[in-house]
Amino acid sequence: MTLAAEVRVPMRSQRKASTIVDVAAYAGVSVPTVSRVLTGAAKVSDAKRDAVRAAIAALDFRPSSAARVLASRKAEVIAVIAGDTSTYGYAETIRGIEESARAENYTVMITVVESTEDDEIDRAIAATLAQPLAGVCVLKFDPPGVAALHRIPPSLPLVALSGVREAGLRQAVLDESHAAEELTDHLLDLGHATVHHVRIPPSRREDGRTTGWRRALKRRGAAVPPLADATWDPRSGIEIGRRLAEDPAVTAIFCGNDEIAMGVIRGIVTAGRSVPDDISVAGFDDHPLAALWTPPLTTVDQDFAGLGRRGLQLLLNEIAGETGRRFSSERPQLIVRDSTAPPPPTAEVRRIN
Amino acid sequence: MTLAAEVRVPMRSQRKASTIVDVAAYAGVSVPTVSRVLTGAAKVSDAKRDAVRAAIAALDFRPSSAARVLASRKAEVIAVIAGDTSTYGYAETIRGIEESARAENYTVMITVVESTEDDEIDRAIAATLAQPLAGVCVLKFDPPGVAALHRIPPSLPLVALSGVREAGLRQAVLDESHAAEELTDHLLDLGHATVHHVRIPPSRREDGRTTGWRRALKRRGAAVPPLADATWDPRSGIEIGRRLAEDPAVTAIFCGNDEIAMGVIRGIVTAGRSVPDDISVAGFDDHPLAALWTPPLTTVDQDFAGLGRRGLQLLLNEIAGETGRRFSSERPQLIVRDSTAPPPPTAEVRRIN
DNA sequence: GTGAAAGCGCTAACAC
DNA sequence: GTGTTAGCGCTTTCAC
Repeated sequence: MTLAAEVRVPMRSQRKASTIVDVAAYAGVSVPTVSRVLTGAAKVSDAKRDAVRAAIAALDFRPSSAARVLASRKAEVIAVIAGDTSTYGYAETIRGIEESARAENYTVMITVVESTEDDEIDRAIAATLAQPLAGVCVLKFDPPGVAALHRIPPSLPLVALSGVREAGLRQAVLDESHAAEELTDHLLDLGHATVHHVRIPPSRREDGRTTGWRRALKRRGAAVPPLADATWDPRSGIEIGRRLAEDPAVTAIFCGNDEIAMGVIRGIVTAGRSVPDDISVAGFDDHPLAALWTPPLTTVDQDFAGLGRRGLQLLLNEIAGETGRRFSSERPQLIVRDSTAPPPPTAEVRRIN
Repeated sequence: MTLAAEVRVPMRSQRKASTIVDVAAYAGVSVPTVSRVLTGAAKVSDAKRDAVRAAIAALDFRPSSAARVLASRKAEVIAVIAGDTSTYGYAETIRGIEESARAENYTVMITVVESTEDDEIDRAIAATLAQPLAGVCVLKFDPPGVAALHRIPPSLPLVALSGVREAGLRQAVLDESHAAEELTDHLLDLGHATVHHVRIPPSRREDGRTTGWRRALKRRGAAVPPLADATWDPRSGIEIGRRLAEDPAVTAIFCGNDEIAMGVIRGIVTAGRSVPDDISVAGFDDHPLAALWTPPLTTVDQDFAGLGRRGLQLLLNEIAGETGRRFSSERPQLIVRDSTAPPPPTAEVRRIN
């Protein structure tokens, strides 16, 4: 293997690339005939097809896609615009998009937008939009994503992926608010007087997770405690957990995602209290490490890769000019593990008083 | 926001994209002049430049990169070939690549290879290689990555990113073997008779992490216990941890990455033993959750994003035809937390016997 | 500084 | 089936 690499490297960037003209000459056919065997657009006699194939192999010919795209006015690239690429939900969604794009012979191009300023967004996506694109997927999980959505030229097929529905847009979503409601109900059913909520950075005024939580609380007539705001960094949960652990009224906490929940639990444990004996904590997303956590996390399974796949399908529909569905929603699944339990007796007594 | 989307959508796919000819006509200049303000290749009078800019804005003109690439024979897309995109190390590396590519006005294209079969690899990367590429980054972390490396046409600028050095290749690496050696030494220094190793799927015959571990053990005259093999799924560590916990001779375990370490710890705890009181466990990578784990994980900080940045820089050098460095290495940093401690007294006694 | 002319490497439309 | 003829939308000489 090492040897092969050593042999190979000196050859790099050497031989001038051959063109379709060279291939045609070598095979003794016309240029369009070569093009025909390349694209399979029209029938070619067996003899000529074989000659062309041989010429292609002999000359190590690889067609220039620039020329190809220019001449055929057909692109096979899907651009993905996202505010992040390495956090679990983002990475999984992108994986889903890439996976199904590859199956359909599309290639995926990734661009990260970090700002919500139009100028900066335009600069970030300019190089991408200059490509001959078949369509664009925007991950509308966060403010930069939302902002980017409105900078995509109307001439491009577009699909938005996110947890919150937005009217008039081709969109694939995860029905987070209902799942959050179900999770909050689970905590309430356990006997907790109310459920505190640690929010992830919201993409709009209010997230689906927060909305569902609030809805469940109101429906059940429970008090709606003040929100705590975390960042995307799991460590931001530690301080919040420590603070909440000091308040004896807090017996149940619903965190906007599993990483934050892990930070919050860490903070609670650091403060000398126990999960779930003193305080129940639930997350959201079913991060791959959620089941391994101590204690294993009660959470909601979000199929991000599936979200990506569904979104790409919607986009492909639009590209194909089909009038099919413009919207695809899926209900995440509640997963009850060990981090949630009934409130401690002392808390029950306190509640009764 | 919702309103804006509703207004916007009906306009989608309408207006035909304008070309450089339209811009030239609108601005009252020649086509080459428009090209000059686009590329900045030659001086243009202020008046004409402003007129062209105004025309570009008015017509919402975005140059076709296909035509641009074809005419200039210069590409601005970097392809990244990887065996995975969502696992921590991969995602972070890709983030580093994307980040610095964007800073240099390159766009990043991602392709996942899942097989080590030449045919399947060729099929997976065909769509990508058909694009007009400036260069290719291969994440050589795993067997598919290694295999893909040898399917990239020699005419393309190439850089490999990985933990293991390979001669003759333009490459950015993390010096994992020395870091692994340091980590093993740390465990030995704590008083453990030897250190067990749970290996991640190796990209070649032997990984840098495994090599460093073995080297430290031999240098210190410690026994080299049999390897345990984990998969990339953290859950694969659970069973391994449970099994290792049953062997009283096991007092220290070095796991190939943090996720596996988390699984192994879970298995040990499930088996009723304690970390680090009974058994010390160390990971590798400094995963964002490693510090939050119970107990916080001793590990090695790997700067994956930095690896991506360094790799891209190397690639850019090659694209620019510079004869600069072909190799970039960085030493990861040992981070001692609470999951490693001296062996329990019983084990010491056992060792003395 | 600026424009006219000539391609870049391919596919599409049309004959034969 | 196959070749001939025209572009695709830009950048690049090369005059002026």
